[in-house]
Amino acid sequence: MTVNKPRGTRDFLPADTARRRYVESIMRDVARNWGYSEIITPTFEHLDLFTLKSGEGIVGELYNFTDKGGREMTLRPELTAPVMRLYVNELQSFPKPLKLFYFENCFRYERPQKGRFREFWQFGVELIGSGKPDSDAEVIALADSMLKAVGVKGDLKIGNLAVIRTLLSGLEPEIVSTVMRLVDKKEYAGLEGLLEEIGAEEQLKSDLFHLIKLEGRYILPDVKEIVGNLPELVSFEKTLKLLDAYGVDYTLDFGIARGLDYYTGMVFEVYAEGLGAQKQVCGGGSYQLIKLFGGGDVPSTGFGIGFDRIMEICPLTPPAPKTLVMISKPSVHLEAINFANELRKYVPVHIDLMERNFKAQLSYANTINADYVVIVGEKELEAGKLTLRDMVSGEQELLTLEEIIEKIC
RNA sequence: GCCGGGGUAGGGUAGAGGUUAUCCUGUGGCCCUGUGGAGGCUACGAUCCGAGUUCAAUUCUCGGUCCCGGCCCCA
Repeated sequence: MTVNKPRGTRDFLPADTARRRYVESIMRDVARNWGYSEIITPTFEHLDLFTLKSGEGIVGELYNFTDKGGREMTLRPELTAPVMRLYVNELQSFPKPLKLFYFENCFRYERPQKGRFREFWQFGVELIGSGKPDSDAEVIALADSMLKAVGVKGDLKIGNLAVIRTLLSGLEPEIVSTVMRLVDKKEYAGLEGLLEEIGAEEQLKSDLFHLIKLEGRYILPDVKEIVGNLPELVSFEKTLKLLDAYGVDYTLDFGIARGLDYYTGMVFEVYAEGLGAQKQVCGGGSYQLIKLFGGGDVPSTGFGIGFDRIMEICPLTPPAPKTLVMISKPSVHLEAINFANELRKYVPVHIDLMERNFKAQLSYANTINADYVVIVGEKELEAGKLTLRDMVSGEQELLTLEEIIEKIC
């Protein structure tokens, strides 16, 4: 009997893995160069951590389980809550702002489709301790810079929830979240119907539709006309000026709702083409979550990047290291191992493990597309040298080990 | 949870209610014990699972499962 991998999981073959590791390393480098430090949190957490943040409703989407001590646990479905928990547990008295990033796998019990798996990888950044325009701008600029670094082009949309929240402040909380959902999905017909149903004022209706249909880079004056010059808009405007300084290209969209209630002000999303229905590659904003987990009233800003979606559209290929195959006669196999050890300080070296004859070893080097073959034989050993064969040109020459290292490195 | 399309060797495929299920590729070995890519020989290797219809099912029907895409959801 054969056992298959669980639904929604993937095996990554050597070429896939090399590519993922390569792109991953670029993203890590960008984050580090912006002064962010990587952290690792547990693969599973107490179930409460996530129900606290997202409500009991998410349990249906979790890989949760009861452990042998009767504790309710779950594989992590995301990393913002774990990072907040870590902050509250360990980092509250560290100097602010705290700039953290993570790159881990997450698990959700959902129906797989294009760009959506049950085990998936998330890259993310959390900037904790500052609610200033500069930190909002930096986080957006970092996301933008990171996507550019891996060759992903997308539409960056920035909004601010204060605007629509102000507009809807007279409505019941449940109505507000339904309205926000419809706005986020741009279901204008459904929105119209709902507003009709609840008997919303004409002014509200026209303001709301006016607001969510505004599009583009310079719509702030129109927004101010609708909701007035809110204090949030003053600092939002600063954020946008900073983004111009960073050279970030964006459009404003005050219809972004980002699903959850804990986002307080600035929110942003990045969409890329070529991904089917799941085309959001990045989402983030500023939020107040720490209090929820027992910490103080600390403002934070962060974003998450769906790494698997990035890999779908990322055009980069990792540089291939030169590979070398050591070929020997049985009589000098032990010497060959010695030379291989030396060469392995510089390049990847393969050596025969199947007791193949000379010709088959060479043929193997050819099938794995080796760049070079180093031949160890009696003739070579007598001369105190080795034969280096260039598998592309077919040329070969008798060289010392040092000369070979010189030549191929 | 719902909807649509699929499932034949490791990868790609052909076929067909019937006895030994194609072909390409791959991998191992040999031709060939110091020189690869070609060629020849050889070995390995598949009808997703279960039930039903039938003398006979890989083929038809139903159910399951898995894959792909979409809905819901998207922290």
